Order: sequence, then C-alpha cells, then structure tokens
Amino acid sequence: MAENTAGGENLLFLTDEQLRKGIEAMFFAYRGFTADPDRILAELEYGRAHHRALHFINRSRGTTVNNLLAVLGVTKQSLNRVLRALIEDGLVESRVGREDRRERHLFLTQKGADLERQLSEAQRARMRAAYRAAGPQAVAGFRQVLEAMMDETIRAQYLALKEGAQRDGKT
Amino acid sequence: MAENTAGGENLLFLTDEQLRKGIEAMFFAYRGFTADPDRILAELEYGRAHHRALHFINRSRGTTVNNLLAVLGVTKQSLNRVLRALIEDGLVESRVGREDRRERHLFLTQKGADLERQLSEAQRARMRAAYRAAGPQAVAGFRQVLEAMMDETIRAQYLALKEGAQRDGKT
DNA sequence: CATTTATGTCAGTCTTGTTGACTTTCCGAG
DNA sequence: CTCGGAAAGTCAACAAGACTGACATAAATG
Repeated sequence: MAENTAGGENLLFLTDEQLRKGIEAMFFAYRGFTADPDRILAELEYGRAHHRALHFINRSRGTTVNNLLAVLGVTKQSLNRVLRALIEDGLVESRVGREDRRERHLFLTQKGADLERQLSEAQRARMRAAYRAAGPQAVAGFRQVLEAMMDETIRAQYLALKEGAQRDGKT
Repeated sequence: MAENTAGGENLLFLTDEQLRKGIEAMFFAYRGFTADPDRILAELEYGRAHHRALHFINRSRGTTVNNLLAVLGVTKQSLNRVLRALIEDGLVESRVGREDRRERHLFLTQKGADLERQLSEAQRARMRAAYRAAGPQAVAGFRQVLEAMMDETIRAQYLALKEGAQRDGKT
C-alpha cells in the first residue's frame, strides 16, 4: 500500500484496507449488539422497533411522540404502529399534554419498565464483557470514533442526550 | 452511583450509565454508517441487502452462495432474491464450479465493481473522516471493542476474513 | 443405487419502513 | 372572536426484506 510509505506509520490506519476492516467490524459487531435482545423479543412477538421505543421512553420519560420521532429517525406512522401495540399491551402509557393538549407524553408502566430492564440488561451484559475485554483506553477510543461517525444533526442530539435527564456525576 | 467509589476510577467505565451511553452511541453511529450508501442505493432501487452482497462478493471474489450465506447470516431464499436481481441487472456473474459443479461462484462484472466502488467509497469517506478526527489510538480501541462485541462464531469468520485477502477457495 | 449436499424456486407470513388522507388542537392575523 | 394554517397524532394501504416450509434439480459421495 502506497500510503504506508507516503504518509508514514501514523497514517497506516487510513488505508482503504484498514477502512474496509473497520467497515466489516462495524457490520459484524452490530449483529452481536442486537442479537441478545432480539432473541428475547422474538419470544414475545415484538421486534427491534419495540425495543428502541422502550429504551428511549425509559431514558427520557414523559417525552412526546414528536421527540421520539426525531430521536428514532422514523416516520410518525411507523412509530405509531409500534406505540399502539405497546400501549394496548400495557407496557406504555400515553398521557395528553397539560399545556398543549395535542401532545402525548409517554411513560413506561411497571410492566414496560420490567421488559425494558430485561432487554437492556441483556445488551449491557454483552457491552460490559466487550468493555472489560478491551479495557478503558480502548473504550474511550471506541466512543470517540462512534461519535465522529454520526451525522451532524444526530451527534448534536446524542450529545444533548448524553448529559440529559438522569445526570449523575461526571462523564 | 455506588460503583464510582466502590470500584475505583479504573472501573468507572463499567457503570450502567456508561454502558447506556455506549449502547446509544452504537445505535446512532450505525445510522451514520449506513446513511451514505443508502442514499445512493435508493436512487437505483436497490437496498442495503444488495450493498452487502456486492461488498462481500467483491471482497471474496469467486465465493460460493453457501459461503455468502454464512457470512451474511440470512436465509438462502432471502439472499437468492437479492442475487437474482443483481445477476439479471448484470452486476454479478454466477459461474458453475469447476471442481464441484453444484457450486456457483460469484463475481462482480465491471458494472457491479463500479457500483460497489461507488458505495464503498461513500462509506469509506465517512469512516476516514471519523478515523482522522479520532486518531490512531482511538481507532485501535474502536476495533478492539467491536471485535469483542461480535458473537464467537462471527468473530472467527471476521478474523479469518481479516487476514485472507483474496483467497478463492477452489475455482 | 441411495443419500447427502448445493443451489434454486414458489408461496406465504411478519416486521418495519414508506406515503397519503384525516382529525383534533393550537395559535396568530384580521 | 373567528378563521385558516400549522402541528401532533391516528388510520389505511403498500413495499422491502427478512423469515419458514415445501419442493425440484443436479452433482457428489458412500
């Protein structure tokens, strides 16, 4: 590879070959990332979309449908189908907004919180194992690269969320 | 949180809060990761599934349908739909195996290679920017964590792929 | 020759995305 | 205050791409 000599050692990680490995790592890792919750969801006749909704309702309780839409990056019609199922099954509660009665504020019921906990714990367990295997320094790099890979507008949302509602202590 | 004091600084990154941030980073970053090729594909009436097929045929030219199945982790019916379209449109060529004539070996045509190049370049550009922004050390950590996050069996495949550049098994 | 393997196909289902059309509610201009 | 537009949410219909199951064909293998 030409860049090897042209750019010097410190640019080796920018060769097409290195980038390709990163792309494939991302692809395979994402499969692992979703595998555990997917198995749980399959038994309950829910899908990944339900998991995502539960996750973000839990993490920003009382959020409106519109907020959730922006975070999830889907159409409101698509989200609505998922939300309807979760509400019918008693996992999510939808309350009419007090100030603006067009809005619906979303909350997990106890049952919803239980499932969310079960799903996120499965995902966290894998993440915890990966973090432990790789070490703190690798984790910092992992997060840096992921943040840099997000779309601009998404990154802004992510950084806002990162601090967000349940703020305990420092990063 | 308790772990903050209980585990000491070196375990800070294993708190549920840290893990949740990692999970969300993964979610948002994967959206960015697929966004650019998705835009190109949408205009051509192809989907992400076609991109994945093109990518792995390019990276392991002459691979068999069965190999591709294992790497992509989908059913043959699902892959077949995608492959049929790519072959009909003249992006992929399917050749009967010389040694084992039951096998079909898959190759990109010039047209297929062109599209693959266009798609992967869009994806590489984002990856390159992220790598550049984060630096070599972060990239090393990024890859370490991703590898640790894969399923065991997938990781074995990935590591094999990582080394073997263009190894046509038996054509 | 019987079985197994590799591939392809038809049919049907499910999840989750899409667009279009509609209702309810809010708010600002006249 | 009323009217019309905008915003939030809902319902309906459709498409992509995954899935399962059943079956067909050809070739390799014991």
